[in-house]
Amino acid sequence: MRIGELATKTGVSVRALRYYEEQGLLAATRSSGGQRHYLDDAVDRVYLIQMLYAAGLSSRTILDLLPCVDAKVNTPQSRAMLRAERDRIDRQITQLRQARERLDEVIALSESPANGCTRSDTDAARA
Amino acid sequence: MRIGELATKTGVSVRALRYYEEQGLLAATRSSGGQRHYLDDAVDRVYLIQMLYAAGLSSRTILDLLPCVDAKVNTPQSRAMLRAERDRIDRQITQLRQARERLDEVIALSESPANGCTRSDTDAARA
DNA sequence: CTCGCCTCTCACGTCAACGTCAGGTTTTAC
DNA sequence: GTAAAACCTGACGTTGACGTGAGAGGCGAG
Repeated sequence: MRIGELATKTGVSVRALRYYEEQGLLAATRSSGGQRHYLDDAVDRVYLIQMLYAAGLSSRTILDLLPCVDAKVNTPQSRAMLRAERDRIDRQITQLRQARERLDEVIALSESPANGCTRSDTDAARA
Repeated sequence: MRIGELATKTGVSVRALRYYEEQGLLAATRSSGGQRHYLDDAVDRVYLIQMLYAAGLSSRTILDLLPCVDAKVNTPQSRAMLRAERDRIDRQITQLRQARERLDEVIALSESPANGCTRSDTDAARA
């Protein structure tokens, strides 16, 4: 498939796909006219890349991790890297949970009837 | 206290503190010579700001939320905003957990004895 | 009073992951 | 064969949360 189709299938922009290739994250063959062609599994690869981006990893880190995910590389170093990133994500989740708890406290306070919240207020906000 | 002390106490740079003030997140009184002075509770305020930044909120969103946290504002709109941000954090946590699971799978594979991992490899990586 | 450190206000630099526009080529549909 | 749609390669723009000087002024110790 060509880049436009991959873009619509994955919901990622054409520009982003070209950027992924530039970063070495996504390979493509070229037609005689120079257009990129992708295999079907490129869709999953793009999803994976997006997932890792969403987890706060940088292009560089993803580039380092992908060979491990592809199971092409399996060294003590690569496993250490994998664990390091997993731990980083764990710490980030912990931070997010703390922020969430803090927000929940504020929400509980602001919604407690003792604090000026009327039934109609709540209902209006829900609408 | 002055800005340098607040910076060392919170671990945040002086530049960042000035930026927070510029964004309306952190108030300070001024000495006759124009220097910023902070009360002790500014430390907690900075921690809170940092927590919300870490949760992926923008300066603008934090600016909107702080009056709610201070319980100075309590409208249906403000409560809706609080819930919206909490839900956004929840979704982000979910995404992070998915990424973490994915990484865990890869780690499990790379560490399975069937995949070329020897005991010494693991021990070396742990050191 | 002066030395040294802290602080002040501009104001430009940075970095990542793209967005966007320009100008030209390839592919597809008819 | 031709027009439209999709694609190509640069290359500059964007955004947020600061970093990093430059040059000038404030402030406590001796």
